[in-house]
Amino acid sequence: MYTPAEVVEETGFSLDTLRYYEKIGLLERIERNAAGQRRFSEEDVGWLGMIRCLRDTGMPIAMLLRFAELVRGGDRTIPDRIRLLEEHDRQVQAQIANLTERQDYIHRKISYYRSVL
Amino acid sequence: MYTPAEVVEETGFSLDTLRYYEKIGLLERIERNAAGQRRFSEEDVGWLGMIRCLRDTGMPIAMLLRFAELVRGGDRTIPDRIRLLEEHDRQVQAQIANLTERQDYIHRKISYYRSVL
DNA sequence: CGTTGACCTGGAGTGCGCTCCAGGTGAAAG
DNA sequence: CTTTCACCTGGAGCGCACTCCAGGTCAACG
Repeated sequence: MYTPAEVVEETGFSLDTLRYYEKIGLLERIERNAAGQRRFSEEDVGWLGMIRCLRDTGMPIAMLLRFAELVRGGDRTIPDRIRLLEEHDRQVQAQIANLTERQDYIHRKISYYRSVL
Repeated sequence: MYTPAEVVEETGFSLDTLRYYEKIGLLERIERNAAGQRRFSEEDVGWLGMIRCLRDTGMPIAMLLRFAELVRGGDRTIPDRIRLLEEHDRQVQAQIANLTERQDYIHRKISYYRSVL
């Protein structure tokens, strides 16, 4: 069991963000101690790692919510999860391709600037 | 000289975005015809291409404004422009590296899901 | 036991980057 | 000439993803 502060440390999400994610249903109702304070399970932290990965690759919250529902839906949703991740993977691939192309333009611009110095 | 509609077509920015960019000073006061309608020069369109590139690689508007000021500052600002673009290039590189790493995680997740089917 | 500090809730506020709207003027096609 | 359409302005509104705040409750350390 992890305290909120530990999870903040571990995942890099702010405490407010963790609460927000719980509020919108991205995290399932987190366990509480007697005083009502959150205690995150190993599994919660793992799921937050997945969220971190998908958010950092630009997946919108709305799609994460769909993914979360699939995960809650049990093993029979695994084909759908694969489809969702593959779709996202294509997005990521496109982002990388786009960045690489644009970077080329930037490099050419820098070269040009160097050439006129 | 390009009409607003032509520039929209050419650059992919919406008309509202073009007006917004002019308002905040990212585009210098665009020329007008007798009726007060914008007529964009070749140079404006070229500059919009640069903006497209930098925006699409995640440069915030605030940094674009700094870059725009340098461009207006004339040739003596070229070393500063190079520095700014190099800094941005590092950001882009970091984004690509990050995406590539995260993509790996996604691939492993997909493989895992496939393995339990 | 007291004090400090982590944590709680509901709800308002923020920053970014547009996007939309109302109400109007001039351009351009038939 | 008329009608339609592109364009104009200033300003309000929006969507996303948080982030902050007030006002409070418990925990944990010395």
